[in-house]
Amino acid sequence: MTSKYNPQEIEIKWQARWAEDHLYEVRDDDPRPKFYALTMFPYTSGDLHVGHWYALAPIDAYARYMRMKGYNVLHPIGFDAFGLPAENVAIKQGIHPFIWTMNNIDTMRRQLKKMGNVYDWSREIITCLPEYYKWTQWLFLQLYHAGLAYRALAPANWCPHCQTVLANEQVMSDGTCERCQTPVTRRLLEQWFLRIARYAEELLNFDSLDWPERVKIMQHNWIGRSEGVEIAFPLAGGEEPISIFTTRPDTIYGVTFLVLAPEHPLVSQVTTNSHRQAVNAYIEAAARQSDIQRLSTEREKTGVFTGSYVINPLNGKQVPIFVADYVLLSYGTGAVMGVPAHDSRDFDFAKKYDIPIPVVIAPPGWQGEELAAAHVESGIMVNSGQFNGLSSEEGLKAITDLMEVQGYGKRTVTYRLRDWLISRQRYWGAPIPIVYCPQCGTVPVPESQLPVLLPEDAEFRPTGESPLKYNAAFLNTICPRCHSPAQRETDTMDTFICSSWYFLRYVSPHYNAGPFDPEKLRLWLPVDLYTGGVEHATMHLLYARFFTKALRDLGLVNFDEPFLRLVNNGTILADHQKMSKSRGNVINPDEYVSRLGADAMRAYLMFMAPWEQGGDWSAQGINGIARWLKRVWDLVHSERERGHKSVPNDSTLMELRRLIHKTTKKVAKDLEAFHLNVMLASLMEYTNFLAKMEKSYAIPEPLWQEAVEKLLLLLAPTAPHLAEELWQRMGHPYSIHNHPFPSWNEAMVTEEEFTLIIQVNGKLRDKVVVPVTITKEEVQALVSGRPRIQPYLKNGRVDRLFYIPGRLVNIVN
RNA sequence: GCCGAAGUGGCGGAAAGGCAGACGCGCUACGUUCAGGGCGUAGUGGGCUUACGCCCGUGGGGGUUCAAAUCCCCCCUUCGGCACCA
Repeated sequence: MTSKYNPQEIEIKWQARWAEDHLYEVRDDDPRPKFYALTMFPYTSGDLHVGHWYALAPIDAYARYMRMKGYNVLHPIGFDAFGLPAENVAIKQGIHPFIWTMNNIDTMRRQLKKMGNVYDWSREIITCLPEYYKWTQWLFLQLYHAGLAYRALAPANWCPHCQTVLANEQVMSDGTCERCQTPVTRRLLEQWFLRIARYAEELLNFDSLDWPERVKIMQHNWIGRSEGVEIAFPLAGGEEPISIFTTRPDTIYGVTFLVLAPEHPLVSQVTTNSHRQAVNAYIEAAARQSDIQRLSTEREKTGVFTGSYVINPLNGKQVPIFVADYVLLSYGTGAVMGVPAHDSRDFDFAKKYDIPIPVVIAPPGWQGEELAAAHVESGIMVNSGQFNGLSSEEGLKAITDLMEVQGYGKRTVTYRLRDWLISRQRYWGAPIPIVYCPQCGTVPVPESQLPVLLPEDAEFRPTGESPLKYNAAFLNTICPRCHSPAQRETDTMDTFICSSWYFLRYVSPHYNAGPFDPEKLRLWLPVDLYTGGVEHATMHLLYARFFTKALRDLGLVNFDEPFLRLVNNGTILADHQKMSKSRGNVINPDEYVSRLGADAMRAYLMFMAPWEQGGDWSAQGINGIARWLKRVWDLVHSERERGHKSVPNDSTLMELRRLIHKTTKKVAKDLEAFHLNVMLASLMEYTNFLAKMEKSYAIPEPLWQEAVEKLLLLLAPTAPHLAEELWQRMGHPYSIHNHPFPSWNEAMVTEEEFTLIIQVNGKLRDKVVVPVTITKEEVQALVSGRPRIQPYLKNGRVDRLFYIPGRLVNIVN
């Protein structure tokens, strides 16, 4: 038996053994309570880098911990395998996306296995395989039949580089593509949408979720709920009124103009002939603007008069109608009332076009002077007829009530969230199972004909055009309804659809009567713990919540939320920068694994920083962990000679016993809270203490055995290979990973004695070890007698004394 | 502009309102028949002091408290989200 720690040797050995024994195979008929721990599955980029390890190792430790705690744990892994990079490789290098993806999966699977995670590989899923995407298509059809999927002509975000449209969530706030940072342009196209906006209100409810506050806030902001009033302004001399949306009906007496978005359908109707040329020119100019230009808040407001007027329904005044591109068609009604005195955008606009700026909400101390800037806060209403003197809050309610009674106003709620655009003009995705028939129109592919397979012989053109469009065998088909010649939809689905339900597939990965076995779904779902990067806050996480709710309404699932607890891991950096191939600063984990071991890698990634924060990779830092693991190894192999060691007294032994329990509790609590760096620090302290004890004392064998056993059990989730090896070497039966996690005795966690901190006026002056049972009176007597303290006491007296039991005493005089 | 998070040694970072700097990296000294990215012991916030010790110190400034890294107010910086959303 060698006594030198050789991580590579033992890691390979145990990985093989665990696989052979199916140690981590998950059984559905296990009677223990279930726990579903999930991490966001990786995209098949081809290389498992240190960022993957960072995301995957800690939740594996958590899953292992829950196994040891007696749960039947499902902690599966799979691959998010559709997506544009595969297609770009096809265009540039002529490698078929399927080949490239599957090769990458082989590599990644091999690399993943080196981590020693508890994955049950029989449950692996790959989203680009027909056995998976058949059900992606099937789910699309269910949504379609339920009216939750529809096709519409709409201006869409177009990425010229990716050659496809994007969902709003996939356009960054600077107007660039989420994947390639290319500025996004707009294109009017027939597109497929999912009605996520219908779920806006329910998606705002996070009551049952243990999620980071920041993710909830991001989703909340993204959904953008806004309560207001829709008001109909009758056209002067016209028939149809113009509807606007406002959150400030209390300012309606200050309306001096009305603005339509350039794309608003009524623009042409309200434009008078004498203004038509100018309006058309303006609309064309607006259309040419890129999103980035148009979204800039810095830009000067522009607009053009249409020649028509509307009547303010409250005071009967005529106000001019403008077209201006600071109003967006996609929000509210695409039209706003202009209240320059109380809205900064309207103020800018009115200044530019010399429109009056009447004050109707008086700022504090207002004397009737002109405003230098819009007063957007609340105030007392003036120049507002019968409503004068009310506060703007009261006025808002009173005016709204009046308008509702008189029938031209209606309370409404508006959301920023738009329907999810899921069409992608790309090959490497799940084809949308729709056929267009000259006779029947849009016809869903019957379920019996699923999957609609991607053609293998696709041609990848350097122009980036979708190969499906030019693949006659794919494109041309027969209408499922009337059997006349028809054409297939050539767009594929956003890959975020694949990831909106993958967590359901793991429960029955090869089930072929549906996307999932309903019984197994009931057993395992929802996911108890989900981890991944925060970058998916308003994409994947929002989509998956929507999917869950939609499937619930279809009767397919019986829960409201997919992920009960969410923990975000931070990003691992190199020299304060994101790792990327283009920067050339990617840390390759394989090198460290072969030199220091997967266990060291796992432990270091957990130790280097708070997991939720992320931080810089340090090639130096990992050595500290490797040293520690070696010390653990040496501790187990220590000779245990009794020779020249002293016999420990009872209190020394008690100290060790207490530390065992304290450390056990701390490790359990810290791991549960993902305070992994602190958890490992306490394990190191424990190791250091044991080493010191062992060196100086002849510790009774049973106690020593217990101390070391506990160390291995506490270490097992973090360093599974080392723990298994040492467990075996100590003579314990295989496997440590089936052994219960140690419990602790609360009475042993509390000390009998503690170091009382003695402060005078809040400053540390002395310390003394006292029993925990000491009373305040005893403390007072004790401290006044301390020679270090006496000089600080006036006439040897203590005026006031604060005693915090078990901690400190503060003397104030 | 709005919303949110965060600022602690040379570095990563610890601290239920109660000893600031746990644990680790790095560094220093000493020891070690240590060839192979060693190992052990001690030290390591700043200043003053021969010493016992004392003073200062958690981005800056106020405040609450017996006691503040922690709570409150103002400001600065960094990061993230949203941004003409009516």
